[in-house]
Amino acid sequence: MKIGELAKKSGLSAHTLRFYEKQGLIKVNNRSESNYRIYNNADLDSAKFIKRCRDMGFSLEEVEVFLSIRSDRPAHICADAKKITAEKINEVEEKISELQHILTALHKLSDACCGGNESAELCSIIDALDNDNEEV
Amino acid sequence: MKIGELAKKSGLSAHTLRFYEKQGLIKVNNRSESNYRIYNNADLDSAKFIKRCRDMGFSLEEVEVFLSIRSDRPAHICADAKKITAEKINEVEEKISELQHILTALHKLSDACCGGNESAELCSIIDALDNDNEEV
DNA sequence: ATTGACCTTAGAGTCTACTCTAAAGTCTAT
DNA sequence: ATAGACTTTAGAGTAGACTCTAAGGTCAAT
Repeated sequence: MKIGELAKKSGLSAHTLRFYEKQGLIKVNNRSESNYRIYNNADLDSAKFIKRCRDMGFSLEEVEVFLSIRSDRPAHICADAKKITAEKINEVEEKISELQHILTALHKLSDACCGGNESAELCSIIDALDNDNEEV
Repeated sequence: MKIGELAKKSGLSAHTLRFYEKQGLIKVNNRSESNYRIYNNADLDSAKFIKRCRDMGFSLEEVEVFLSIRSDRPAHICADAKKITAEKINEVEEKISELQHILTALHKLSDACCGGNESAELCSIIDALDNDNEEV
């Protein structure tokens, strides 16, 4: 299949597929006579694999490691894959916790404000943002 | 005070303060004879205000709106400030929910894997990432 | 007078992951 | 033959928010 079909089937754009190739994540083994990239089902599986990794929040760098494990499993151990996953879990948990702090602070801001058509002269959102005591 | 002191007191770097100035968020009214920026306590309050907005997750564009409300409160209504806050709350809630989906998927990945020194030949993390049935 | 810490500017570089452009070549259907 | 859809490349542009650089000027203390 050509790049357009791979794009459609993998959920990545043709641009992105070429970009991943330039980054070394994807190798293209076949070219047509007219120099078009020709992919097979294994390539589609790889593209989907990358997409799934990205959807799970892994960076391209992390995807690269997964790909290298995937391409030569006996040369790697489970701990390799689990380590990246555990680190990502920590990362995501931290991010969530940070966002929850922010959310709490935002709710405090919002709840204090009438939100009406009154002049903002006494607006407690601006007051709170201006006030040292209302830290995040 | 000069920019270094403002930086220290506001928690922003001198670079960042100059950057905010270039972006139009901060105005400098005073210069020393040697062309150094000279700030007063009101400037410090403004810098802290901006920092607090940033810490709450507001973009520079949103901070600009808050600053304009703050600089002329009678010209604005509470609804102006509350609207931005409500939108940010939605944004943060959505982001949290997205991250929680990812987290669940990551835990599923991780839990299935032994994580030991066994060869990755049967590694269920790689398997799962390779498998259509394990969508995020 | 010299050191070292601070300040100035315009402008370039960083990060991540794309996303797009231009100019050209190819393929398929009518 | 011609349109229209697809592909090729190198390279530039995008987002947001900084962050840094170079080359120079200023200031306080020794």
